[in-house]
Amino acid sequence: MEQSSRDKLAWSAAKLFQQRGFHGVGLNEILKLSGLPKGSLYHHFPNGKTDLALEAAALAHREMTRIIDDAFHDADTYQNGVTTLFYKLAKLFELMGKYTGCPISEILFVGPDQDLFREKSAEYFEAWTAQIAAYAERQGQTPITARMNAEKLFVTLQGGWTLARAKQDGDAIRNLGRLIFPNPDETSED
Amino acid sequence: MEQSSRDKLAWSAAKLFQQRGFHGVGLNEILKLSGLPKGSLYHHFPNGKTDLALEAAALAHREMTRIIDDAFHDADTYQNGVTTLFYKLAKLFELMGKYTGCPISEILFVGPDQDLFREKSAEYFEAWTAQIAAYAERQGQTPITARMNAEKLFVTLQGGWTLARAKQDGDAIRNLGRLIFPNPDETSED
DNA sequence: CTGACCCTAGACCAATTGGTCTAGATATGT
DNA sequence: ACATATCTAGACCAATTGGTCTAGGGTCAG
Repeated sequence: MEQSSRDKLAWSAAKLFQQRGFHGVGLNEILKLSGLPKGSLYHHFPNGKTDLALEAAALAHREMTRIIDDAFHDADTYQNGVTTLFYKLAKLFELMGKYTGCPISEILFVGPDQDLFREKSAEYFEAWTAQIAAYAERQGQTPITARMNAEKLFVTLQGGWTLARAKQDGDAIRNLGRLIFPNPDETSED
Repeated sequence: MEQSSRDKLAWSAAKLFQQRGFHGVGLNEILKLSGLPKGSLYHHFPNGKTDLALEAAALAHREMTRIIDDAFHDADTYQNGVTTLFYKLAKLFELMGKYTGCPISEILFVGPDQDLFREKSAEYFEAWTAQIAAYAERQGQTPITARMNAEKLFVTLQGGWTLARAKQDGDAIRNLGRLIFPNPDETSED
């Protein structure tokens, strides 16, 4: 399967941005990883680094959407889908070398055009949450409960990924199930 | 109250790093905000930007520790402490202009010395979790439950802050209580 | 007043940054 | 075969980066 120059650039950028953030990666490094010259970059992305970052984020968003679908499509219960999602993402985290952050925040929170970038991040996050909520509803939850569970899952995932990064341990993501579906005999007291 | 040059530098650095990450801020900008010349920076922080980042992170860590203490010290129940903590942090988030991220991850995940920096972040995160767990135990929870609840709180907070940043809305943090202590009549089903 | 020390001040530097531009290779349509 | 459009290639540029270095101001003790 042939990957176009444009894809190579976006993919390389996404990978590096996830490791060290938008400002932590220079164009030369992206170029080196992709094996393409600067001319190609500015041909495919006339607005340079900014365009590239937006495309890299869009790419990561599509990938995440796909993973969520994969996890929930065949799940027979909501809890089952969530657990599968945790395992898939833990694996992805490990595969990427354990140094990567959430692609969206790494790229979009610190970018040059704060407002445009930040709005995009909100849009992507909302899309994920809505997608998860839809699956929760399909399992018989009321819209309100579904939405709440989806938000809970999103927040947990985001925090869990950060923790995994700090600890360099994908299990931090796998174990999130324990937190989100507490074992009855170790529930929270006050 | 007089603030030393060293403090001014660390504080300025912390503020800016939290907004745009380690690589997103140049020394000149930090210098401008602090009102000090480059000579002072390299006098107080011989290793330059790296030292400065470590000090800024340590500063943020101490601040967070203090906030946690404030929230839980007078709380009569664990749930109460958690809610107070959410409100305090939501307010802090709003006060800082809604563009800031978790100080620790913004500074330490993308820094130059990946391993040293990342270990520090794990250390700080662990300290917060242990601190919260201690308060949970003080409210009568078993060590295991306390630890689990502390981890749950940490993860939720980290994810919630990210969400708040994307949405530019401190309420995302205040509402975390709804997720962590679900209302009995809207609990998760499957 | 003098010398020592701590700190401020900013000129200066090599390296890198994101970005531009032109020349040419490659492919496509006729 | 030729003309046209697409894309590659990389030299080049101004601006900025983190970092170094020297000169001097401020404040002590003697």
